[in-house]
Parts: sequence; structure tokens; C-alpha cells
Amino acid sequence: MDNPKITAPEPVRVRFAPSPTGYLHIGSARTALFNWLFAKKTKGKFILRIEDTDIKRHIENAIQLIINSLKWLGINWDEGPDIGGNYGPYRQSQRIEIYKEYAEKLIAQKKAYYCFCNQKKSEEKFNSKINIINDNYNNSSNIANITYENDITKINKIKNVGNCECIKLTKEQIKENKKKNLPYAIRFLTPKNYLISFNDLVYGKIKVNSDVLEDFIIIRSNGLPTYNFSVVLDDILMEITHVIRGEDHISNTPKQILIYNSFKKNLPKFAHLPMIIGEDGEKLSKRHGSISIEAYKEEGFLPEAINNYMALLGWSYDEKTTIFSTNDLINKFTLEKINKKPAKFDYNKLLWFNGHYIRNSKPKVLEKLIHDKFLSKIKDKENFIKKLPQLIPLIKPRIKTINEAEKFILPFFNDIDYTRIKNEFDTLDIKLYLNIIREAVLNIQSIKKEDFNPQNTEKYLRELSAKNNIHIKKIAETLRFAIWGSKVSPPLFETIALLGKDKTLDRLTKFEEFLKNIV
RNA sequence: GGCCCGUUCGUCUAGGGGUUAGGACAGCAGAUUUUCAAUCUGCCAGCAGGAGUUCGAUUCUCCUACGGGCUACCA
Repeated sequence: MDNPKITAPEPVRVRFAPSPTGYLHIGSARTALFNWLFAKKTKGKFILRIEDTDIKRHIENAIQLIINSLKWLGINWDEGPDIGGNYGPYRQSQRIEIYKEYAEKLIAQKKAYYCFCNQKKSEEKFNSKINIINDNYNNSSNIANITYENDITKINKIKNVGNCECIKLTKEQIKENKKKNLPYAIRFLTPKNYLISFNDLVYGKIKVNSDVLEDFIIIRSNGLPTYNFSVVLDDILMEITHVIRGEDHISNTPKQILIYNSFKKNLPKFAHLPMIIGEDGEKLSKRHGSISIEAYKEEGFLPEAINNYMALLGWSYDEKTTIFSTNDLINKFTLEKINKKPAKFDYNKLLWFNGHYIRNSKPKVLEKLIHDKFLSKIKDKENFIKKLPQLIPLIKPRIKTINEAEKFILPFFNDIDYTRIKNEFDTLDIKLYLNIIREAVLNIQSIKKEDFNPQNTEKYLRELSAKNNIHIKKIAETLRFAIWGSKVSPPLFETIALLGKDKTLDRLTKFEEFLKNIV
């Protein structure tokens, strides 16, 4: 039987629910993006909720880091810890009483029970108890007549994982334990031998027998809820209609469905996203290098490029389109086109996207990014600010990240250290270099300051080439060393023109001296 | 181990009972060029294996292999 209960009311309400254990990384960011796109596309609400129920893993400023990264990506939310909303609070640590209250309801209905065990390995605990507990069930003790929604149909196949021995505790024993202040957790009582099935919007129908699920903890002995309990409660209370999250949560979904059922609540629609994995094929983690959004921001990636790339990890639109502005994504996004195959994260492709977006960005935008990034590293700041707009077109096609602009910016405004390039030229060529420089100086000097533009510098240097029968390539090479300190530079004539007559001559002279000294 | 999920070029993917299996990144080659890029052109490269269904299977079914996830008082 198909799930009759997966009907979600309009309008759509989706959430991104990170746990604040560190930076926002690519995997989570992609989940956030897909939720956000879906909300935008359907004109629904996107909610940010912080799942901070694990004190041990909590990192204090992580919430702010996550918020910053999301904002930087352009992902905004309608309700969240920072802006509030009608379903708050939006930090689970501020909802502890709610979880307790609902857990007690389950206990009252005998759908959960207190557990006074120490925190030992569940394996040793469960294994030996199976028979006893099954007997317990068969003897129709006080827990045997628990009823569940009938949309989980009975099947008969798998060995029961079992209950905790604490299920046998009498009311009196529990009272006594509590009086003694013994710490206790609350376990969910998993129904026996039921087929739990749900229809995943991406993966299709998924079925699990409830007997593979042990009686899992829903409230820890420290009073905090566990993930599987708090997500469900919050998703119910916040009226989430679509749960869009990583595929690693498929295995958790059956437990969660049990909880929905125990509260007689309708299921949201589930859409699980294929994992993003590292080069080694494993779940993306810190081991895989810079995967945090923050790191990409620092490296000089553009948010549009990252969004575009992330969207294509597990989703596609048609057979040819690869470039999607964030707006395109909103317009074209559909859950139906999400695929099931885990995607390897490919840094190279991200780089290509970024290069594309840099090449296509407005000069002003690029100018600001480069200005902000490099101003502190520039000696001649005034000149930098003045010349930058003209520099942008030279740099644009040559960089894939903003940081890469460094090698086109610094040589322009800072002094050149010729000793660094000593090994790049053949000592046999030095005589020729000196020759060229001497001629070039004369040539350049003869250009009037007001005529000092790319066209003229090119004209004069080509004349020099023709007159002295030296190939223009050799001249360019020499001048590049002199004015740029490298064999590679932005287009030479433009660079010379931008550098200006004085600075060009100055560098030529300095290079000449340098060459003379090493002969 | 158990349960769940997956498998189309190296990578991201399109496709779907009959296709020269399409695109993009990377790689390679060429064009352009004052270098490096950018750009343009071309090339290389793929349906995990085995059964079954079928006139025909990469596509549907089953099995195997491989990979991943979960199996916590993590999320």
C-alpha cells in the first residue's frame, strides 16, 4: 500500500537545519540551495533552523559562520534564529521543554519508556534480551496492546533487534529510581514487525521492516533530545511540508516516520539528495581540503559560480545548458530532475565556472572585488585606485579566481625584484637584451607623453624591430623582463601604456643596470 | 555482519526498447597571437558483469560484483 498520508498542504514550507559544528561546507550548502530554490520556485517559505542539541560538538561561533556563508551565497530565509518568525524559537537548544513535553506524552501513551541503563554499547545490551522481550509481548503485558497507525503493514521476516531491559520496569520501580535521582533517558518503543514505507520524491519507494530498528533514545539522560526526535517534532510544529536533505538521512527516515505516526501526524514529503563525495569516493569531510564556503570566498570565488556549480551536482535541466544564473536556477529548478547518483566534487570544474563568471561580470563589480582584496598590499595606493579600471579588461580573461589577480596587480604597482628571474634568461642573450633596451629607451623617449598609448608604443616598437632586424618576439620578451619582471605578462603594449612613460623608462634603466651587474 | 541506496566518457551529466549514445569540465592537437590567457575548430574517451523478457536491450526484470550510507544518549 502506498503511503496515503503524504499529502502536503500548500504553501510550501521547507527548512535548512544545520548543526553548528563548524563552517558551512559544500554538501550542506547544496542542501540549503536546493531547499531555497524550491521555496523560491514555489513561492513558499524557507526556514533556517539550528540543530544544536549536541553540546559536545557545538562550536560557539559556528551559527554566525553558517549565517554569514548563506548570506554571502545569496540564500536568505523567511524565518530563522536571527529574524524570528511565527514558529520559533529556531534554535533547538531553546526548545528543550517542548521535546520533553512531547516525550512524556509518548510515555503516557506507552509509546516510549524510561531507560535507566548506563550508556553502554547497545549491542551487548540488546542481543541477549530478545527472547525475553518477545515473550513479554506475547504475554500481553501492559505494553503489548500498543496500537499504531495501520499504514504500516505487517510483514514477517526479520529478527527483532530488541528492546532495552528497562521496558520491564514497573511503575513502582521507576518511581523509586527517580526518587533516587538516577539519570534516565527516554526510549521510543518501536513497534514489532511492521513494514515502514515511504515514497521518496527522488529515490522512489523505500521499505524497511521496523524490526531492524532498536528502541532508540529520543531524550538523552542530560535532558536533551536526539536528532531523530527533535527533527520530527520541529518539522511537525513548524509545519514543514517538504523535507529536502542529504541521502545519508534515508536510513533515519523510517525511525522518524514512526515518530510521526506515534503523534498521528501526516508525513511531509521527503526528497533525499545524492551525496557529494570527495575524490576518494567517500563522504565529504574536512579531510578533503578546502570545502567550506568560507574558504572559497577567501580564495576569490564568486557566489554565482558556486551556486551554479552546486546546482549541477545532482541536478540538471536539459542536455546542454550548463550556465545558470541564480535567477535561472529559481525559474528552472524542479525536484523531479534531481538524480540519485552520488557526485564527486570536482574543483577544476568549479574553477572553470568561476572563470566564466569573472569574465562575464561587470567591470565595476570586478573592480571592487580586486580593490578590496589587494589595496592593503599595494605601495602606490593612489595610482592603484586611479589605474585599476583600465587594468580590469587586461586581467579579466586571465584569472579564474580573484586571488589569481595578484600576479597581474602587484608587478604593476610595486617594485620589481629582478634577482628572482635571473634563471629565466640565457646569459648568452644578455648582450642582445642590453641592445634592445638601449634602442627601446630611445624609441620610447621619442613618444610624446600625450601620445603614450598602446597603439603608439606598438608602432614604435615594431619600427624598432624592423629597423634593427630583431624579431618582435625577442623585443617583447626583453621588455617583459624589464617592465614586468617575468616572461609572462598582460598584453605588453597596453601594459607599457598603462605604466606610463616615466615608469617604463625607469624600469628599463633599472633592468639595464641589473643586467650589466650580472655580466 | 544486518538494513537501505546507488552504478552512462577520468569528472558532472543527457537520453531511453531500434540513436553515429548528446553536452560540459579536464586532457590532447590546431587556428589566432608580442608572452600567458581568453576565443574558435578538431580529437580522445562511456552504458560494471551475467542471465532473462524481446525480432531487438545501454534502456525492462533478476542475480553477482563494486561503491556509498545508516546501524550512537552525532546530526
